[in-house]
Amino acid sequence: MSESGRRRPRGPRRALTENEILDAALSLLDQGPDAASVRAIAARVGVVPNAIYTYFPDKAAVVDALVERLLGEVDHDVFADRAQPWRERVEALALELRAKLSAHPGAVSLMVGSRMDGPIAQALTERLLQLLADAGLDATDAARASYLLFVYIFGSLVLEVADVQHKVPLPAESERIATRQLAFSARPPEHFPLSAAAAATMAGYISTEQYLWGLRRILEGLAARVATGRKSVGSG
Amino acid sequence: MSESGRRRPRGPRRALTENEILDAALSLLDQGPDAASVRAIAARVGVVPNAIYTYFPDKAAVVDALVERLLGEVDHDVFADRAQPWRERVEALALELRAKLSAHPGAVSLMVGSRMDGPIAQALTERLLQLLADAGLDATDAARASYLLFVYIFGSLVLEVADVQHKVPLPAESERIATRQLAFSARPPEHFPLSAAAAATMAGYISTEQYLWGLRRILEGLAARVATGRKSVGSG
DNA sequence: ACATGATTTGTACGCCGTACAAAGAACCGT
DNA sequence: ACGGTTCTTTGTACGGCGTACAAATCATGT
Repeated sequence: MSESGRRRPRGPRRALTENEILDAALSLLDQGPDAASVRAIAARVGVVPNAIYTYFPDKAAVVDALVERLLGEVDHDVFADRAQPWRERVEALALELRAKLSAHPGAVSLMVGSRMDGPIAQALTERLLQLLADAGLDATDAARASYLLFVYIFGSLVLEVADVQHKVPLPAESERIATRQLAFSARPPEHFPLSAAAAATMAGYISTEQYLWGLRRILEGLAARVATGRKSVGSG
Repeated sequence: MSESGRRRPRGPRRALTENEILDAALSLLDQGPDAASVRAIAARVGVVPNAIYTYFPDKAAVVDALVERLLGEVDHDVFADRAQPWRERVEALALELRAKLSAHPGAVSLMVGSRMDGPIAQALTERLLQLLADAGLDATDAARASYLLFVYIFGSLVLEVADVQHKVPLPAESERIATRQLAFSARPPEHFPLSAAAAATMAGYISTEQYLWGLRRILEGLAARVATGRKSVGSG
């Protein structure tokens, strides 16, 4: 509506769109977190580096837009059904976020230090708050819980991509677990008996199974908050 | 012991020690996450940049050593007392880690993407596993729980330093909360009613209070695991 | 005394983000 | 039709980065 309303500005037609730039950045990111330099992006879309600065004020803006775009790919339907139990809805959201974001490990690295407060991120927050309100949490607890979940989901992702560091493409989960198993076994058992004994479990740190295990402990802790009500539990 | 055993190598006496380099890096980091360049570190300790590479193979090694050093500053005594309730011990550990690490926000940024698997990190893991075993968790659950706690603690720190981004020195907690309050209030309430209503709570996201609230929910979830035992709860 | 081997330095390469001015292209009023 | 205006794109350049390489320096073992 406002699109068709304003007429074309004076200068020459723009050679690109913001989206083409983000496309280029995203595909470059899949070959390493540092691969998405302004110069590389520009080369990919066929312009000289400075041309990018007509579309974005600086590189940080490109990153911010990219993060928004990735968050925009999250399918809200998977957790929108209010007839479902709230825990399953949170699990669905957590899995969806992990699936969409860990598909681009390099982008996750960029998210660290990005503000993540664009409109899409806000909308996602709002949805999560709604979900937690549905669960029976009061407004304060819902806000606190949403941040807790955000920390868990985001923290898991960051540690996951840190684990594979620059290696691309992302190895299969089974392969990563095997690699970690080797690393943990190399620890001296005389100094770290518990670590050695738990090696098999710890090797599975980076796994969907562990991700869900931790999430379920959190949901358990939140459920206690729902059942008994805020006032009667004194630890907040 | 092995120190006095080996004699001095041939060349000239080294002008610095690894620790001096790390000192320089750490103090530089306190004026921004990108301030600790190899060149800046070298200038700080009074050598030409390349000299650093006699002490560390590359910059990543400097970062790894720095992370180890920071983790080494964690006071194990605050959670070592096995007579204390295990939850309080975990809280003490979490607070100690947060205190020691958020004292150097720039360093936290560097930790992202570092392996954090040096001997000191391993020792810390071992201690945490011991703590969770004391709590009554079996070996598998203890391993899983330790990673869950690690994700939470580390994720909180990462988001905390991302919030203040480059601003140094770190503003006081109350000041940061006030700033966030303003930002949240600016969100359009017609689109995000729950966010708007929860603005006050959400402004306190980055706070010791929120940090402990989330931690306590996690501990609550873990406690259920202790009380009923692993076999009788089916969600693992 | 001299050869040996580690340390430090000088210089250089190829990246990075981006500032600045000039050139080119599409629109406007005349 | 045309010159002026305004926007985009380009060329060039700066200061920074990590670090590779060879030369110089220096304390040691022989």
